[in-house]
Amino acid sequence: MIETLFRDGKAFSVFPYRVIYMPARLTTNKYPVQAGFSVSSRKFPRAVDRNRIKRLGRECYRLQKHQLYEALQADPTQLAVFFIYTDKKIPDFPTLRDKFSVILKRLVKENKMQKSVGKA
RNA sequence: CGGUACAGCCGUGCUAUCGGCUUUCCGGUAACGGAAGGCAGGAAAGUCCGGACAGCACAGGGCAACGCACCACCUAACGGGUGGGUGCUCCGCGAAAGCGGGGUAACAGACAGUGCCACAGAAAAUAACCGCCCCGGUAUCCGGGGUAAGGGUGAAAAUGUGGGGUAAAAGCCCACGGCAGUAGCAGGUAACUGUUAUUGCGGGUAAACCUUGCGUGCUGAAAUGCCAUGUAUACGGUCGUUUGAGGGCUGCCCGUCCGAUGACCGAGGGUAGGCAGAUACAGGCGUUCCAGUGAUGGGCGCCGCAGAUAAAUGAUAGCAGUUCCGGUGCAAACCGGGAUACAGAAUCCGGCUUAUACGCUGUACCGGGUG
RNA sequence: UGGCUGGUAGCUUAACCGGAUAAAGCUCCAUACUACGAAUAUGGAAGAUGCGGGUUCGAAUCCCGCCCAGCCAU
Repeated sequence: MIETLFRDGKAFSVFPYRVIYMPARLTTNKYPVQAGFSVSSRKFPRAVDRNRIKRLGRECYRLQKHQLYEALQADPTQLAVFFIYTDKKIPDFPTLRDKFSVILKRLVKENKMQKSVGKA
């Protein structure tokens, strides 16, 4: 699943994240989206820092994912998304929360455009 | 009392809202839902040692390689720990001898052998440059010989002091010492210490090769066992079938065992999911119990305490705790602001090493105050 | 998870079974040549053994512990 996502998925960047996504058939019907998070060990050699960034990212996504769910409620296809952290500094919670708001709006928009192109 | 350094201990708590992983039980064909419980460290780190465990059909022997190195004990084991011995060093007492205490040491062998010791110096290891002494000669000098007392060089120069002795000298001889070997006696489990006799005295380096003693079979949880899915018992080449290719996860040799629908190479096809291993044991906590100087062992009581696999153990807010700075106040205290480390399990244990804010304890040094 | 290499001036390399001042090229600066540069020639300067400890008379070299960089197996 992750391999095909990285090979065939569409991508865009909103600092400090690079987002890879694609429509997919997931292993469960319970949720419309599955998401993954990663942090480079080259940029953050200590495991504590990587854990901190991943936890913050997951938390920001969790608090705002309802936007994405509502947007996807209309059509039956599911979505696989991957978030790669690209900054070299450890973020703080409020700014990262705002960034995720932007990212999720962009994701909804990109997905719609992809749909309309596919139909056309 | 304060500061600095080192060693050891400790290494935050509560509430609210929203989550995550996991164990057991209940419901459900299942997906999943509900209830109860648990959820990161002293170093989880570095991966420097030692084991457990697993595989290699776990005969065996030799060489090589690697590791360790005062002694005894602890331990599953160790290169770890405890206690002791010796050397070095520091402190205290003392006139000194010495006694007491602390720290520290890769602490077997240089009397098995080989190598190396720059520069300087006559000479760096079976030492004659100057000097001293003797003899000979063509005699202010040259040649031969003796001599390690004196000189200077160097990191290091041939056992110290005194006496005898001699041409001059020398452990050449003697006395008292120093160091080392051997043997005896006494103490000690031992290292070793004391003492007597005797032999000897030409340095350092083994974190140079090496010698001696002891130890180590190799591999490493991505090990290994099983289940599921799927393909190609096809193609080309080499070797071989009891006269043995090749292999048995050890570098070599011997030996031994396996071995024919075989082994290896090339090119290609398929799979790359799951379960076990894997969390109940060298387990944790407590103990004014017992043995021991101690490491540690035994007894007793209580507890069940992470188990993931693109990898959970969290996020936000508030309050409290500790501490620093500023202000108010006689003080207690209050108000405002800041700081709160190092760091994240990955098969599991025992050590070692390294990183660590605040606080506590101890030791050393420095400074100040009081008596 | 296991294993293996390496760390020397700003850069690229020497000196690696110990020997004193750590060498060379490129670089840099000045002068000459030129209208000005480049090139060339001459002269000159600065600068390094990753860090801490040990062995030794003496350590870049030997040993131990850290730090950093890179590689391999799967």
